[in-house]
Amino acid sequence: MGRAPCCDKASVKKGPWSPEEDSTLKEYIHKNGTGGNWIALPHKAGLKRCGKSCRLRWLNYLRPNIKHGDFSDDEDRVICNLFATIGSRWSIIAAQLPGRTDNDIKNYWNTKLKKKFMQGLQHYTIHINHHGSMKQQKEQQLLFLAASSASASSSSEAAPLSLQHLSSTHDYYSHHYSGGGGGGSANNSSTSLLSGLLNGSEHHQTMSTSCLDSGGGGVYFDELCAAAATSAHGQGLGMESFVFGGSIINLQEGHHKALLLSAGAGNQLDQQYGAGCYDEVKPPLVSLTGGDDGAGGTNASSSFFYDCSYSNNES
DNA sequence: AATCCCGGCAACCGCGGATAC
DNA sequence: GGTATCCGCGGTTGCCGGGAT
Repeated sequence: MGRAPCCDKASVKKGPWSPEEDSTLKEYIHKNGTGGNWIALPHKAGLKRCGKSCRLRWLNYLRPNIKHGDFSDDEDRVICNLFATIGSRWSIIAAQLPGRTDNDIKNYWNTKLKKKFMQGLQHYTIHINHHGSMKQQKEQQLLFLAASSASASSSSEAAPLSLQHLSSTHDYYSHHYSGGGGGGSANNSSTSLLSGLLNGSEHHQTMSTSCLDSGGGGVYFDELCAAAATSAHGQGLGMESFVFGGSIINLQEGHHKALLLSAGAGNQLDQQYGAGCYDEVKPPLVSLTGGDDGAGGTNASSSFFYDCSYSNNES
């Protein structure tokens, strides 16, 4: 049995809302609230609209405290950071930006911020040195994915993107993203998008984001990476697992992923490894070159994600 | 001046989860 | 426990306005 339609499609109006409809809806909700039933609302309010349409109009446009207009750099950063972490969970991202709607953020990302974000990636490279079966070390230059605006600036306003928050929602993310199956699901996080961009294909792995650290120098790994980590916290972090848990999993496939967050005071990237100095450590080796963070360290107010994905192009 | 193209954005659609019965 | 209904979300569509040709 199919789902009953929420309204009579033939008798409801579609398309842009008129000012009259807006004021009717606004007045009705101000007087009566939504009544917890959007389906019934348009009839009660005297609108020839679908309940879903009313809800959308209210939430995205008419309700109080909606913020329209340009996004600030800080908002950019929050969006980039969260997108790199959780992907296109617009409602969650919107929850971090008071006054912004998920639709707004989604549109903004798709039309502007994504480009900005990708431009920022050009500023980063990773050098990967492989050992193991390959005796010769090979250096591969890779894109290092980072939030451009985030890396370009720091501001105390970044604080709301707290690691605490991300930690507290860890269960949610894990629940939704673990075991996702790399099958090209539209819901896969930025990982699939970015790896696709990098590799020119849809090939990607499961990215199960796991929060291991809620303190300064937070690090987010995929879970297998976590299992191999000697410590979730910066100083004791196992190099291999820190660098690319994904590489442990998939080294033979030459396709790896990791999600790193260097944040807060005490950036282990810098403290533990220094800028671009991993050569004394066993493979897989990674050096970060360029970029604000790998070279210069972070401070308490510049938290951002590196969501990195790379291919092993050994031939 | 007319047409085309493209980006931005509002709105729609369909699905999955939650809830009520 | 099963079914119907509602809600909310994310992806997509299509309109509109501005810039380019």
